[in-house]
Amino acid sequence: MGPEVWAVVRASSVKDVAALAGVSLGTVSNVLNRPDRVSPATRSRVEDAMRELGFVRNESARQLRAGHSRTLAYVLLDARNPFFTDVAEGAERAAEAAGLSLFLCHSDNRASREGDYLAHLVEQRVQGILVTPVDPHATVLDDVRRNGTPLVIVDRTRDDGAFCSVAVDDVLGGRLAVEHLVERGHTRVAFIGGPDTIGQVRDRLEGARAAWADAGLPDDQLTVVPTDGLTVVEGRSAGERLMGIGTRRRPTAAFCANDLLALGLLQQLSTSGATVPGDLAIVGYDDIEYAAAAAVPLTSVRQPRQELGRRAAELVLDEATNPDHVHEQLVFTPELVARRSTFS
Amino acid sequence: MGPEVWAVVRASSVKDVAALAGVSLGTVSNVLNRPDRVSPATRSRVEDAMRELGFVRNESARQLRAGHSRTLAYVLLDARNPFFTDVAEGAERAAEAAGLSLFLCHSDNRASREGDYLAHLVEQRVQGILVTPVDPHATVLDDVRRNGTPLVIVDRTRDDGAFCSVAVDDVLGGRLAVEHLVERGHTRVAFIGGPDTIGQVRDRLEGARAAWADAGLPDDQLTVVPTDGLTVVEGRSAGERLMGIGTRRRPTAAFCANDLLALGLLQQLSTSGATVPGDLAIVGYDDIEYAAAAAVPLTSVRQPRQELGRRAAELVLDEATNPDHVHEQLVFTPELVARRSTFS
DNA sequence: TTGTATGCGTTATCAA
DNA sequence: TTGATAACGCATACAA
Repeated sequence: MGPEVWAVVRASSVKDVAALAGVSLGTVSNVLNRPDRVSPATRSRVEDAMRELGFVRNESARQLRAGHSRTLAYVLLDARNPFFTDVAEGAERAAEAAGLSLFLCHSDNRASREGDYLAHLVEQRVQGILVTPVDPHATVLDDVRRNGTPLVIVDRTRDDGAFCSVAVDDVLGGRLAVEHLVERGHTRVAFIGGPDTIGQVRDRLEGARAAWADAGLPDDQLTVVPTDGLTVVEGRSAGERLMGIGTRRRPTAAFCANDLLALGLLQQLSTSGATVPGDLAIVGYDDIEYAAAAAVPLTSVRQPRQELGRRAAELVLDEATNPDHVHEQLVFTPELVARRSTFS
Repeated sequence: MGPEVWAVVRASSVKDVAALAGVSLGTVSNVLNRPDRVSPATRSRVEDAMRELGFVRNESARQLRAGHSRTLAYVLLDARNPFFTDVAEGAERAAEAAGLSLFLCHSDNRASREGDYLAHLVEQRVQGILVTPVDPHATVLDDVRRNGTPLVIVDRTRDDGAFCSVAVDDVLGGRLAVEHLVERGHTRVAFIGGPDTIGQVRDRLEGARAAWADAGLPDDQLTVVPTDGLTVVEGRSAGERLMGIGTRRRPTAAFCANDLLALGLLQQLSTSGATVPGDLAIVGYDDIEYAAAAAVPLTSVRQPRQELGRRAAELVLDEATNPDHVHEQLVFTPELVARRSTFS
């Protein structure tokens, strides 16, 4: 009979370890949590027993007793959008630094799934939740708060100050994009984005319009091309509609509400033989990795994505551990990164 | 004094609910778990108390008592690669169907982070773990098994049959790609991919070589262009090297080990003014959404990504619940999707 | 330095 | 139909 041929019937507990090592249960616990308080001899005896049994601490029991968990979670809208995975990466690093694990939950833009995840996380009593919600005003968020789980809203805001949040000044971002296009001499510009239930989309358009008005350009030369979402496919479809406009009235530049739209638009244009920026200049938003690496490198509005995630994690930890915590709404400043898609 | 102005001091427990409703603790538990065994009158009284206190079941305690959790986890290599998020989506749906939650853990290709997550998940006693490991032969995986947590390897395989796994026949995939290029008349082809520590890369190259040999073409006309990873950036760099070869000896087609490489290559070519497929035909691998939507739609080898995730989740659940479970190594068949990048 | 005892919140068994 | 009680595995206060 070789070693370890028996099946695992039940995971071993501190009790099993104590029995095998010939010590008490409390001593095993001390080896685990305050190894300094136990003599080297017994400690190694206990550690041998742990190894032999393949002992793994039961986190449920630990958490029940300790009263707090060692995990954070980020509930995100779209795992395929590099913007969110970059935010997640920033949060992940902050969590790692604090000795916590970060679990990602993909709501896929569906309120029901978001609600299920939130409920589960509250039941799990995680240390804190980061969430980019489908709707920042939905009451599910208040329910989480009511149950005492710290929650930070990421990349969205709420006017009532009920939560910490981290976001970027999207009105300013929209302004930067359009100011850039105006400087480049464009007098007919399209704004591509939607649906306008998304606050970001509204804000970026608002900033765009403000810059447009400031430049003294007429309202009807800023065309809005609505989309049903912020995806590559929607960008291609918007491109078709845009190129359907007669050349005389067609905008000479487009400001897209995010980079995925811009990439879709870019692809549609090169399929139909149009050139960028010759036939159409393009400004995107988010400055995702693919923006710089696109066939025509994309001018884009950069957001400090990792920073967003990092600060969100820090805020949620502060809320979890600091009794004097007060909610903060952080607003970061975006930055325009000019590339070939707006330079002929 | 308005309602709910008091701070949350401690989440309420069944005990609190019982006290407020004027019933025993066991009755509250019955309302939670076997509502039929309690009279409508007391049930609604208990439910009112729950609402008033904002009671939420403590999952740690539930799990400690019940002995099993309600969560699955998928530890993935690269959250930015749509391949993995599609696999995750398939797993998510299977989990949802089984009434479980799926947590995503991003190892970011780092063995240490993978190990941390795995250890944490085992401590949490999750129902099962799906993992696309940095190294399928690493002993961390065996440690998980030893501790009794079901584990399924995704998109990788191990020869020893110690785990369930779901994967795609990559040798066949490589063969399909090169057979296609040979049919299109190419006699100088580049294989772009690396590092060859990745089993996939080796397999796809092996299939490519087999097809090449079967076609009776000379070894030295299948050039290997090694890369340090499977990313867009690496694809661009490979493109530069490829275009540095004199036109007389330069391959007329490239088979990339994944679509991100192919997209990077495509971008590099259009930057340098080369045309696809005129100057270089391209075949990618994975058929991610962006492949079809690229500036030149990409011929690619499609893998059943969601199916992979779905079956992996089913296998891990079988291992978790079926005492007669036997390990299975599922191998799916890839399929070539021909698009413009190989048709002039 | 080590052992003993208690309780975290829940579920389930059993008795009333 | 409802109530009392034990147990899950662990960490800690306290006693030895």
